[in-house]
Amino acid sequence: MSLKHGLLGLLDDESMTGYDLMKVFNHSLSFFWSAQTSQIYRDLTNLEKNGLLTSNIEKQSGKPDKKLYTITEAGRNEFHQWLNEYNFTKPGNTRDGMLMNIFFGAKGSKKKLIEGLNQVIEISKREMAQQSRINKLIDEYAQLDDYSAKGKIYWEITALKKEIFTKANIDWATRAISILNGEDK
Amino acid sequence: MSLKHGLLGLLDDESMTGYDLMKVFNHSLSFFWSAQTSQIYRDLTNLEKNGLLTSNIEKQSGKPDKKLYTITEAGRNEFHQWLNEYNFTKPGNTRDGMLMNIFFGAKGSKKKLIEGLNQVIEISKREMAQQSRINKLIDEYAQLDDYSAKGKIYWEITALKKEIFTKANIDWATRAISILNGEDK
DNA sequence: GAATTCATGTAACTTGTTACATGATTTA
DNA sequence: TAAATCATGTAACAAGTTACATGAATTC
Repeated sequence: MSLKHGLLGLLDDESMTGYDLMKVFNHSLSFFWSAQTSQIYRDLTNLEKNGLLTSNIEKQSGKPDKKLYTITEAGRNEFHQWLNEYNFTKPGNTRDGMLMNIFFGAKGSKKKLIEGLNQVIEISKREMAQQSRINKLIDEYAQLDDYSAKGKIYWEITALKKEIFTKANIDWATRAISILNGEDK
Repeated sequence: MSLKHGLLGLLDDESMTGYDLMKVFNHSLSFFWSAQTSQIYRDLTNLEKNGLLTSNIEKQSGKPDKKLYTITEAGRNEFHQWLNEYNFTKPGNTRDGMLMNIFFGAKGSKKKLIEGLNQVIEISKREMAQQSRINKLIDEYAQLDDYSAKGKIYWEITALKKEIFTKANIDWATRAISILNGEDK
């Protein structure tokens, strides 16, 4: 499972609190992985229980105490095993609620469906507009240190997938609308 | 949630057993929704408990008894509400284990990653080759009756998404490999 | 004065996965 | 004679969602 390995991977670079990790997930990684705080805190607790992390509490004045998590040797081993033995061939998440809905389209309203697809296009175009900002961020981040410089191409590849798939989504929704309007071919 | 609504939608046309429904999911709908038998049987039990389905048992000689599920009026209402009020704007499943892995690529083996991406390309190309067969099936199915004829364009749209996204996957993996090989621009 | 940020979670629930169990019939 | 198909599930677990709770500090 990937959330736990994501947490380990981030903690491999520096110790962080659950709150820090939540911010990384919800700001930087959100386009390929989302996670609620409740899940992150629970998984951190379990990872510590299993000896993959340790924690120690830092007192702060005025603010709540911080619980800093640090990866253990066992945690690094687990992470690297996942990293190197990841199976690219097994089919991923095949669950698309929108397609489930469209599959039954003949039982519903064509007008509403076209509206929905137009919303999809709008949202996707807004996402496309963000893309150059993301690439700029990656460039900036890559100048921080040596590891980040190495990471750059990998982050570019993840960002590229988002870009290509967002574009594909626009193409699909556009063609879907013209099929529904009987304009296709 | 979509599995339950998928079950209701299928049962809207004809009464079926859990086994029948499982086959539909694992043969026809598997490219946008997968489901284990254990989950299907559990959900059917819950749907019946909530009055959205009823069941009656048909004795068979030699074979195990059949438990035929039939949709109720409440079930049809629930289904149609989901069908018409589906929210196209809320972001779907943003969980891509492969991207999680690649995000940490600098910590791993570039050679293995390229191998993995080549496997992705291979699998996707095999899927592309299946596409014309799927479209033929849709054509055939559309000639069965009036409802199926109406359904045709909706099924085409779902199949089209698979086609476009599989192609996008090949594009992405190909470009990712050339980025990793330092051949990109 | 209101909203956001910082920082921690707990509880209850739903959804999805893995492994197991039964047993006859048909097909290769 | 071995494997696949028909047909039913149960049990235990892992992962994800929703709602709630606390309380000071900072920013608008």
